[in-house]
Amino acid sequence: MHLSKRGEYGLRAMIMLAKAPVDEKRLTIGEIAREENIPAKFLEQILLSLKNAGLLQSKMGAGGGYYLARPPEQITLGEIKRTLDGPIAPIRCVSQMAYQSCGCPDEENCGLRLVMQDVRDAIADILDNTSLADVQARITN
Amino acid sequence: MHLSKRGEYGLRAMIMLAKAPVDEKRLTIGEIAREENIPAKFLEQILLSLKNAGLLQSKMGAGGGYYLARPPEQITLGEIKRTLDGPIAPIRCVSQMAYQSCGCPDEENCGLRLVMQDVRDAIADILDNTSLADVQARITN
DNA sequence: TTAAATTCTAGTAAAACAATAGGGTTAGTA
DNA sequence: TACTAACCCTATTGTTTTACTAGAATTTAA
Repeated sequence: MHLSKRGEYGLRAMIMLAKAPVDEKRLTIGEIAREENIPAKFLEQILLSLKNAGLLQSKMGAGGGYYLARPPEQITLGEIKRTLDGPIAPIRCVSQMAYQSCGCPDEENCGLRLVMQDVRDAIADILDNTSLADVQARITN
Repeated sequence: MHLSKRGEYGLRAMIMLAKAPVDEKRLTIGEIAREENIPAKFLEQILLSLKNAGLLQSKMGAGGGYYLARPPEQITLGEIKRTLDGPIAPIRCVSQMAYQSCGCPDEENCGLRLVMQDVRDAIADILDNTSLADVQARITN
């Protein structure tokens, strides 16, 4: 579960969007890039992916920008991470999204696989149960 | 916490060495490579790294081979994984082994960091508390 | 009409990954 | 003493992924 720059930047941007006051909830790429120290053209691609995944919405043209597609309580870090970095599982044979056999003779009794399944579940448990609102709550309290 | 081929092969080899009967505990690169379908020359490098990290011992020359440096109860998957794939943390700012600032203005109150810290701890908790003996126990029962 | 903004695709340099290659050293055995 | 089986060690190579960068097209507000 390495977090790439792509994933990191996307999560930071989403967290920033979640914390923006309701009346100015629409933020531009430039604003986010400046605040979070992210290369603007790179962030552009990332936000576009998040939009295509249905996590963001946007308004084009002057005065436009990005805003969350759903309230912060309903967007999890797991969704964001998967969108940007792909499956969460450490190895394909325990992936829910992108299962692929590892070629063991007997997968059911593969010790490595059983442990990696636990790891996957532990990570998914955190990421899929932490919403953008939960992230806010942890720092504002 | 992605598991690279290097990490996967190393873990499989260590698990195989842990399960070998005591009287024939010394296995050659060739034997392990054949049994686990691992390119032999790649495995060679991996076992050498594990040896240099103090997790394996070896005997050179004809009739030689590799064997665990400690009993299976005393070697954790965490040690093996770290040796072969480096730090377990998903992002450097929560790494115990290789900490590095991510450049936030206030790391203590960085929401992303707090969550990633939880993820790191969850992974490390599993890997550092699962020994090679524990892996055996899970499949032989 | 102009300027501010997103959209979309392509390209690229550097690093990481997954091997492969090959010569060197050690040790058992015929 | 050869010979052979095994580990030791370092370098190289091809592929893929990562982290950007570039630029042209489109939309919208003023």
